[in-house]
Amino acid sequence: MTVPKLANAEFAVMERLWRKGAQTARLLREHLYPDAANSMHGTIQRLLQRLEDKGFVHRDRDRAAHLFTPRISREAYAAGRLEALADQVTGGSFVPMITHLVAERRLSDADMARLRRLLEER
Amino acid sequence: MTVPKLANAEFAVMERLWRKGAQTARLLREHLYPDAANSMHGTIQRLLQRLEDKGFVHRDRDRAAHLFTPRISREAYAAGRLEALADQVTGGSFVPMITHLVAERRLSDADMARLRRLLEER
DNA sequence: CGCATACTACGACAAGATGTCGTTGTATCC
DNA sequence: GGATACAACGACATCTTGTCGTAGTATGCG
Repeated sequence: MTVPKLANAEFAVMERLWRKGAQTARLLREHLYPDAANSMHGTIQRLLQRLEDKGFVHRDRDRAAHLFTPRISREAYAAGRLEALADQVTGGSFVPMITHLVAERRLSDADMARLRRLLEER
Repeated sequence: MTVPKLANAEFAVMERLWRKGAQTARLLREHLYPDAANSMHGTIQRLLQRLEDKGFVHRDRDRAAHLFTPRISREAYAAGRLEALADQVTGGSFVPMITHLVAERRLSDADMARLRRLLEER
């Protein structure tokens, strides 16, 4: 699995990092656990540690309070998970599932138009 | 979550049902656990029960040995999971992740061509 | 009928992942 | 130098998942 799956709490952290860019553990905690029990500091630290281990965030140790930056973009994560899904379910091809989405009209006209343009470009 | 995620062993069962159509628990066991400890009967039963609960299979009780049929196609599952992924990560749109795949050249020429045709058709 | 065989139903449990919390050590600031 | 904030990490409760055992029920065959 090239891009590992993010667990819920981990995803919430990444979500924040994707929106805001670099953040300290404190800033993350204040947003994710607004009614902050102080213990949540440890929780955030743990989550960030695991995210670092999995290669999802970069830890900048220059300052006392480390700065965490996403190492993988939201789009890259989404694309990576989509690849993993395709590998497991449809033998690596995206066509069957997109076909199904189109047939079931789950794709908005706007999305269809954008995809058409995207594919024609090259 | 419209289409729940399949756990590994559950997926293996669905995989078999997708390939072979209706199957009894016994047939499934013989294929999935060829070096069959007899206890695996219970395992399969449990998995099938959970799959039935989640709505993935239909159980035909007409015969003594129930017949299990997939209630959702492989493509529908793939598409459903893709939707769930898009909902979580990219606000419901598929464009950003496909864009990323194209930019990173993760889409084969053949797939690109097929998608182009698919989108032009309507 | 009465037993053996095969199957279903389901509780229970071990292992692993995940979210949370407490403790200890270290840096920073006044 | 003591208070404050933070990093590091072990520990644990919970949930999911895969497995297994047992008990009940249907079926077939003498």
